[in-house]
Amino acid sequence: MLRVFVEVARAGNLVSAADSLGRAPSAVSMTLKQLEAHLGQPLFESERKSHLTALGAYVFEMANRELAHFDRTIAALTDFAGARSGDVRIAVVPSFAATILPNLVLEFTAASPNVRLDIHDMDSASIRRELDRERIDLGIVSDARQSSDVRLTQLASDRFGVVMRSDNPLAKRKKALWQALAGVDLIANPLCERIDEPRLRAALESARLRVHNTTTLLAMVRAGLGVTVLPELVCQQADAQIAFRALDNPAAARRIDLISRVRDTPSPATASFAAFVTERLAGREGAPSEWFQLT
Amino acid sequence: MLRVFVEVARAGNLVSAADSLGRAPSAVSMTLKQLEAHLGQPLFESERKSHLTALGAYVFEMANRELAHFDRTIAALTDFAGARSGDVRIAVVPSFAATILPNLVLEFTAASPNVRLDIHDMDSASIRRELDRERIDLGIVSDARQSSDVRLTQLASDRFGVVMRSDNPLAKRKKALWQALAGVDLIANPLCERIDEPRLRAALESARLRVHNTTTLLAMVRAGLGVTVLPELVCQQADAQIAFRALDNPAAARRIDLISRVRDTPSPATASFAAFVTERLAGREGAPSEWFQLT
DNA sequence: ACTAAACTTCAGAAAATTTGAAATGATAAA
DNA sequence: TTTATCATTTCAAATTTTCTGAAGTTTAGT
Repeated sequence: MLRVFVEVARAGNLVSAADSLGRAPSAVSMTLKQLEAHLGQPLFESERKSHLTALGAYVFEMANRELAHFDRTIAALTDFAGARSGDVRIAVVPSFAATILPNLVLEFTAASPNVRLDIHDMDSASIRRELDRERIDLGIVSDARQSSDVRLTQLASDRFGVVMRSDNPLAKRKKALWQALAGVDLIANPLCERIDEPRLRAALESARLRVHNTTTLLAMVRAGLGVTVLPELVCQQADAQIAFRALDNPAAARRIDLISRVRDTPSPATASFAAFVTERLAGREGAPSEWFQLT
Repeated sequence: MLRVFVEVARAGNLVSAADSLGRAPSAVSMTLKQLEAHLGQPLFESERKSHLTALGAYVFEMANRELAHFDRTIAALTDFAGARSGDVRIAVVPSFAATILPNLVLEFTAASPNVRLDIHDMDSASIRRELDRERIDLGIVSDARQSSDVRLTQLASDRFGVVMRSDNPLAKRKKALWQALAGVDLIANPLCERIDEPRLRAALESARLRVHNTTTLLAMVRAGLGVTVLPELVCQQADAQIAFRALDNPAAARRIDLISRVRDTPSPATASFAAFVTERLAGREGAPSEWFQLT
């Protein structure tokens, strides 16, 4: 009704208003009459629909404002529903956040400029906890445990390898051998301790140094205190002084997974980002069955 | 659609929402389905309509805001149309503004607290000009001239009478006689010069003082410089030192008229105030035909 | 697994909107 | 003033939309 009135008032006559509304003039005339009946007062001075009454001018102004407001609201709803706007809260494991994520985010935000991504760095356990508390919508974690209230999608396999200073003799070979670990100073770290491989186990037994923090760990390696075993992504943050050689036969890897709550439907923007990340990374590396299983 | 959705979301189930909407559950179900089809995403987590999806929560918030905004707009429109709100710009001749108008305004604003009255004092000629320029909606003037583009309603007849100091011997009588004007010092003024009565004409001929401003004029009378002839309303602003005695046989009066533009429909609030003033003052004094005609 | 309640689906009914034709009214030209 | 033209309204029929009640599904609770 307001839309019809506004169009007639703008056009100044009923016929061209009817035309641009895609209705017959009689339909427009009737709608207008109905509106006047609701208000109990005429909206136009004469039967020829130029010149508004004082009431008409007031309604014109208010209706214009209202229609614009309404259209903005509907646009916001459809944008949100179509994943063209909205907020996505994501927590990501630092190695992934520093290496693979930036390019993904760059590409995603270019395609969806009105979706806001809220990205936090934290360790896998914290991510899992934040997800349960509904403080984030998505998590990217390593070695997630299957659970009934979490949806889990593998994004990548992150191969373990030996990390050494570039001038180490082992760096001359393209691949590292498990047995080579027996003859070096191995620095233990929590990430590699989950690998169930006898030769690594034995080497870790005799390790004299154990470092938790990755930056410190790499600094130790850089200082020539020994070598360590880490997933590839973790080392990609390091400089040229550090060399990584993948362990093979059998290969070992940790999984990088995207996790979300199964309990509630994600917002369209969240679903869109999840789908984007999954699609972008699916099948980029070998299937998990090829790899050595972690405990 | 939004209204139906909001009601279901608020109620938490479809049946009671349908009840409070006055619709059958099937109608509500279908409308909801339609909205979800428009958005392309579900609004509720499960078929049982508790728990909203992220999209549902967003739509609920936006729809609530939008509906409230819409309802406010519609209320503003119907209030304006029903003369319960709006602005009325009125210009009034000073004597009327100071005497009769205040009580009218008091009563009107009590009944229509959201109508804003914009009242200006000015002389009749200015009022007429302001009305033509659409700077005011209504005017209350004295002795308005009939005109094709002005609607004119008589509000009152304002009787002329002799104005004197209370201790003047003429004040002892209830009425003043035209012939009494011959034997006094008469102060001329523009208002009384429009009266076409021979005895007044003669008295004005021999007047030695002529004063335009009413306040000054009354000060002269108070000082005992003479008497004058004025409409009753003009004197009502004066104190007890001033006495007014109506001239009779024939009586003389000026008309007080409400004027408005015939060209355009007044706003409902303007029409309401005009009707109120007219109704309140209609027939309060003798018909104009009884009175002496002014030139 | 069963029951009861909530919701959906469907076809027909009701309500609303829209249309085209004819009538009315207003404006401009003769 | 009359006439012609164009805009608007009115009206009944047609169309579209919305609603209802009955029957069928699904879900949650026992």
